[in-house]
Amino acid sequence: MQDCCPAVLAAPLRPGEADALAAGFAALADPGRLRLLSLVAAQPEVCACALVEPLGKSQPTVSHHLRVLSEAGLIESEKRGRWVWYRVVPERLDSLREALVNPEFASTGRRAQLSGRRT
Amino acid sequence: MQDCCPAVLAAPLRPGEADALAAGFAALADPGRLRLLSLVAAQPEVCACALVEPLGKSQPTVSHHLRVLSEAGLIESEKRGRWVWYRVVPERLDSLREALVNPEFASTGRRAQLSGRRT
DNA sequence: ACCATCTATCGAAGGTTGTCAATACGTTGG
DNA sequence: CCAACGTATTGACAACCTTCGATAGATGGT
Repeated sequence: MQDCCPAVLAAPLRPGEADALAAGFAALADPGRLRLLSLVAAQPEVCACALVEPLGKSQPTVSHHLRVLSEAGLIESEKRGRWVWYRVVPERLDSLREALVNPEFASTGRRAQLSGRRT
Repeated sequence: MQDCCPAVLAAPLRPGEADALAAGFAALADPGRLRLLSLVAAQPEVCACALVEPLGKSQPTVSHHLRVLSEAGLIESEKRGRWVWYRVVPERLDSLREALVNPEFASTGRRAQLSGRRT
């Protein structure tokens, strides 16, 4: 089947790691959730009550998205009295960011250049 | 409505930017696609024929995922004779990675104002 | 005890996504 | 020109996601 090339090495990213990473990126794959995360990240911590109005979504929707971000490990919450405060977990953001460094190209510097997109 | 805190500033991340970023992260939100991307990133360029077997999915499925990655700007393709070669677009990976830096979070150069810590 | 407030959960509707078999399209070799 | 091959598209289906109204649970003030 491969007459074209000498066979690619076994997948550098194993299925297990791919699952974990994909779960993280999935949490970032919604515009509302990104804006929510940016609102939380803009301050040391933010009350949930201050997130509904700027997002322009219903309160249950905001609550749902906060839960998704929380289960992805991107934010954490603390209930204080009547309100719930959220803050980012920087380590989790870092781990996802580092997964996006290009392993091979960064060091080799080899770059093929082409402008065309697929059609 | 907000008795808890003096109102958070307007969303640091605008809906338009959030849409663009979310589209990028959505392309990374699937384990198979991440492994595909890692296979492509591991070499200067890779023939599509060398991607079907290591992924363990059908050929149409692999083709579909390559298209998603391509439309997200993460990879680009070039047809050479009978085969199609894929390579990563490092700039796109960089742009997504930089969106994950914590305090700024894709801001427009606004410095992080580390206000007094609340307890 | 009662009520107002803040947050989470439930249930449902509508849209999107991942996957494959079947098939179409383009290229190479004979 | 025809057959073989690599890749993309189509059509279909199940699973999942986003969103909201209604509602439940918890907390604090009166």
